[in-house]
Amino acid sequence: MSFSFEITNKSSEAPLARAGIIHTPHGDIHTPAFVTVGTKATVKALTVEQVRDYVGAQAVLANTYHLYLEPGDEIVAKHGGFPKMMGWMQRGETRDNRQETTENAGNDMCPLPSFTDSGGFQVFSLGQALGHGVSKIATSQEISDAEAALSKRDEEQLARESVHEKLAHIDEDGVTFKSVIDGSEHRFTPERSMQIQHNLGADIFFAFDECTSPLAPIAYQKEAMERTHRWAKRSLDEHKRLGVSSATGEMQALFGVVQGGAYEDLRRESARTLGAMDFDGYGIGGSFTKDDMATAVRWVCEELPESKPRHLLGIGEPLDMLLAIEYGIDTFDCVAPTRIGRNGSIYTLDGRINITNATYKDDLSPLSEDPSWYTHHYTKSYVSHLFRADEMLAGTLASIHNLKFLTTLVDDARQALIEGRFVEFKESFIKRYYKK
RNA sequence: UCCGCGGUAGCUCAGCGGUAGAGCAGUUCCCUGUUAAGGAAUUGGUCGUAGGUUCGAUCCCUACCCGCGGAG
Repeated sequence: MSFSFEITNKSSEAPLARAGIIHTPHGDIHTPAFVTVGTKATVKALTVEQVRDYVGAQAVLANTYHLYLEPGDEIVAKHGGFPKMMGWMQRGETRDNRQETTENAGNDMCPLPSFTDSGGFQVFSLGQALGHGVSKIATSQEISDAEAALSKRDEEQLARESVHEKLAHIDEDGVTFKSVIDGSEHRFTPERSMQIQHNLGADIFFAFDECTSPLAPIAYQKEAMERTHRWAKRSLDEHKRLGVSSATGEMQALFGVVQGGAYEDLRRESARTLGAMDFDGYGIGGSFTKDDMATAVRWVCEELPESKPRHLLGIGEPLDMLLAIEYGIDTFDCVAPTRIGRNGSIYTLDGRINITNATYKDDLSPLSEDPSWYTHHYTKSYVSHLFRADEMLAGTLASIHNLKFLTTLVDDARQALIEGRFVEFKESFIKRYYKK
């Protein structure tokens, strides 16, 4: 079965919102859907059975840069792609109940839907962001402060900034990365990213782009966006030249990545430019303002072709997701649930809590309210203890809970959308979660 | 019983004639296409007890108490 997307329901309440099904060679993704991040072909701290059965994840997204560095995309290709390598399989085909020799391990298993990111985010995270504590989301205050600082920037300031050695350097043709493992240099171009992602074998993969800093000046946002558009064309051409995946022998779906930062004219231009290209779907990447990300999402979705799926890259804050669904987003991925989970933060319907707070030391209420969730059977007190005792299970249980929370949130939003009560669902969730 | 060493934050320790610090723990916050089991802030102490010397003692002196080691 090849790749396709069908919209099954459109919302009468929200003109851009839709529910649908992404058909991949390895199964369907019911959208809107939250995609679990497994950067190095592992969802940190979790087994694939936990991801599939306890979280109920529909798809996993891995990373090109990280898998290229280790174990290397050639080795991943030998496994038949990263989903097979990590055992991201349909039920009944997991490692523990297969009866095979090690000789053909994985060869007759059917993986579940998968994505790879192109390495475009590392252009930012190992470049501008490195050592500055900048995220791709900034408040409008931070953005205007950065603009003000730009006009009175002197040489001393520039020297101070350059103290942080970047691990990514951009030019027109591509990006030179330094390995985060051993410092060795590696060259990424759109073509190279496509070749690697063909070896990684995901059902859906992304064009090589440049994720810009939200604090970069508008002139640079425009320059980077236009370069990303040229890279998008090169990505598409290389994908067509390569044909089927070298790992799976199957056709992969390529998504272009919309850029343009927080600026309406750039966002719309980027969506129109890429929308006119022959991509299978679109990622919406780059930086956003924290105060009003949804508006930027709306600009983009108003311009993109309606019939193709839209993935909002790296967004997972509950409010952001609900508004993005309202404005036409189909899929999300985000590291937040696993990362904040490993660091002791837990989503609840009443907002985020830090489970290590003293108040939870003797709180015997369940970690998860819903009795059907795996993590219902652990008390907050116990999980708090696991964190204090620095036990590995703490990160595992918190990750399962947080992933289940966000996956359920998006699943419930989908159901509400199908049943024509999306706005009510969204507002009631927000009212309780954010106390607004 | 004698000799030696040591008693400083909850713990392990630094310091030194001008009334105190570190790491960890504690408390709290942060994390949005993972360089992240990561990062940041912050609360704790009449420096074993009682005297003495000194303008001034956690620091020097004396006694006592407690711990460790050695001798007998």
